[in-house]
Amino acid sequence: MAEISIDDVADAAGVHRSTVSRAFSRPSAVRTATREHVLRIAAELGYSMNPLAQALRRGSSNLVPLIVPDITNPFFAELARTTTAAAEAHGYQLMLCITDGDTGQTADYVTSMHSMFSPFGIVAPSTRVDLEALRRYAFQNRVVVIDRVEDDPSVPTVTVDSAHGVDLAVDHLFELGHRRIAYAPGIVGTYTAQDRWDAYGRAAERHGILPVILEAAPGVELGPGIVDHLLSESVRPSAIIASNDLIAFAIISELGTRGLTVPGDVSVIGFDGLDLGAHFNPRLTSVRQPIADLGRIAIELGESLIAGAPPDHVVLEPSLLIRSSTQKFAS
Amino acid sequence: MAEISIDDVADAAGVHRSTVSRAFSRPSAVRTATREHVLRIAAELGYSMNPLAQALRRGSSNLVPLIVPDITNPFFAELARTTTAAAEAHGYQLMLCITDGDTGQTADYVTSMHSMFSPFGIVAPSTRVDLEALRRYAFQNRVVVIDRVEDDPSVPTVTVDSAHGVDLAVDHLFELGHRRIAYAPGIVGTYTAQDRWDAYGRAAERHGILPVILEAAPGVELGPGIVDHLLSESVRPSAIIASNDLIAFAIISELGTRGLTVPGDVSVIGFDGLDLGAHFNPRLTSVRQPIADLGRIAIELGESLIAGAPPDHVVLEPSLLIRSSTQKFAS
DNA sequence: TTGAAAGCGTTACCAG
DNA sequence: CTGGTAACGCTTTCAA
Repeated sequence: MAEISIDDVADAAGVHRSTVSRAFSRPSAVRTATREHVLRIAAELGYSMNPLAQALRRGSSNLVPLIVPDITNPFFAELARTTTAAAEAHGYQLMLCITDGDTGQTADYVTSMHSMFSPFGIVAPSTRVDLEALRRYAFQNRVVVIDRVEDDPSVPTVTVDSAHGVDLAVDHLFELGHRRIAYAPGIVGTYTAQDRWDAYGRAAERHGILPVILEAAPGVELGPGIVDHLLSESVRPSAIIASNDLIAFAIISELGTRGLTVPGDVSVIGFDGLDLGAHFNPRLTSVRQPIADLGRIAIELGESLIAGAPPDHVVLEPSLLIRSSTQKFAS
Repeated sequence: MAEISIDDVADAAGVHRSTVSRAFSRPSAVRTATREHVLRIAAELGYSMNPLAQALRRGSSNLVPLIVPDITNPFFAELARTTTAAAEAHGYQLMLCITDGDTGQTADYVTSMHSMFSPFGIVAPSTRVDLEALRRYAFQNRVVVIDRVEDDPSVPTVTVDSAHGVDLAVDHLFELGHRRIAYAPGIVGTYTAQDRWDAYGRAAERHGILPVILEAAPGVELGPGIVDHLLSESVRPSAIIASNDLIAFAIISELGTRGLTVPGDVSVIGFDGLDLGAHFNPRLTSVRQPIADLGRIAIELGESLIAGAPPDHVVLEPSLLIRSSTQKFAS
């Protein structure tokens, strides 16, 4: 049951430690015959290198942390899935870290990066994340930020053009004849949320329609709160843009309990384009984020970061996923 | 930018490495004055122990892998969240590993446990997981299995009494007057799925009703497939028990596109009791699994495993979450 | 191409 | 209670 170490393999193969090490880590530096012999013995013994010892000695590992606030949100779950796949394809082992929206935790994870000898880390935005702290603690600034507008050009980012996404949504509803189009920001605090909000304002202005912001009263659940607000409007909006799919679900569900149907009475459009939305009732129209690209590019940005390239800022385009929760405005 | 090591602290504090080490790891073994001095210096230098080096030397770490097939399934997402919390409360750092249902990956993660010097690991069932392999590779069998009936009594398990859950569902529907109650197994292959299926058969027999199994034709999507099957029944069932919430969502959505309403035309009950179901339309009635308990107990089982206690097999009871997707049968 | 030796950051044992 | 020393499993000079 004792673990086999590099020395066991060396002994069994009749070579020195260093040769075994090279056979694995720099195969070209060892004679073919020796290498094959060593590798065969190693396989027989069921040996594989210990990544921790390796990391310790080399001063670098292949452990890449992905720090997300809430894995329970399908957006982040999907992000985790695709990023894991991308990481593996590049030879990294992704470590998923869940902060539950706690800025302190985020900072902890970032600081622990260097003790894990991580080559770089990926942070997806927490609502309240304090980027100043993040940067201060960041290991050599080797952090890639996902889906978060960044002021500091020194940290590489991949984001989705939220403003364009909102435009897509507003245009879609406008073309359907809606003129009273409300926006439900949900939980605010992230930069993207602010972005979307701003973009909504501009889009409303551009179309010459009155902006209506649907916020839940403090302390009340999002779904009911937003719908309360909606019903309190003197002229009830005929369409709502939710700042993400989960909020759209909550709104539609609450609308249902108040006897309002979607899209009959109100059109609702989400933001994220989750697969789940296709199984919602009605099937949710949504602004789709290219989540897989987000993950893949984050990994690529990390790689160029360690290669010493200047930090990039990639902006991805969202697209409109028209399903069944929006329809023509019928007065 | 050079990393501070234990020696830097030792030098700065005018003591030896070993004293610093003890100040952190076995505080009682060092004089109070010395300890406080060392700790203060360490804090000033922003020093903290390197967990990798620690693990290497000690031969054990606090890294606990949680191996799940699909983080995109809210059940596993929720499990990950609660298990992370439980792990942290016990001083462990959870490493979330996503296998995408790949048995090979599962085995890889389990084997890599010992190179991470993990005290134990937690595996949530993959559909096709080959437990024989798992056990062979398992590091000293220090693996806890979640929500999976296990034949081998040597591996500790926490499971939910699926059979009882199904009984709850069938009883509920029966009491509502339904006599033709179908079961949609969804993707089969897990032990729990089999368990639920069997329990459905027994419950049907107990109530003297005819079992109807709604399977999707091979190659067709689950929702449409199941509904196709439903509609092909000569006497259409008035209620469906889905083997999990996601499948229930898909069924309800598909029912809607075929012009059938839930619960008006068909009552549907899910299995998992996800929060998401509360925001579905209609709000999903479901058999609730105590997910947080699952995670917490998995950690506890791991701890008793390393304490050398005999492997336990904890069975948790599900409960019925009555929401709005089921109603009285009206012929 | 291979071997020898030193060292990554820590801990455990043994002296004092 | 504290210091010294060896060791965890590996990599990387440097010689041979």
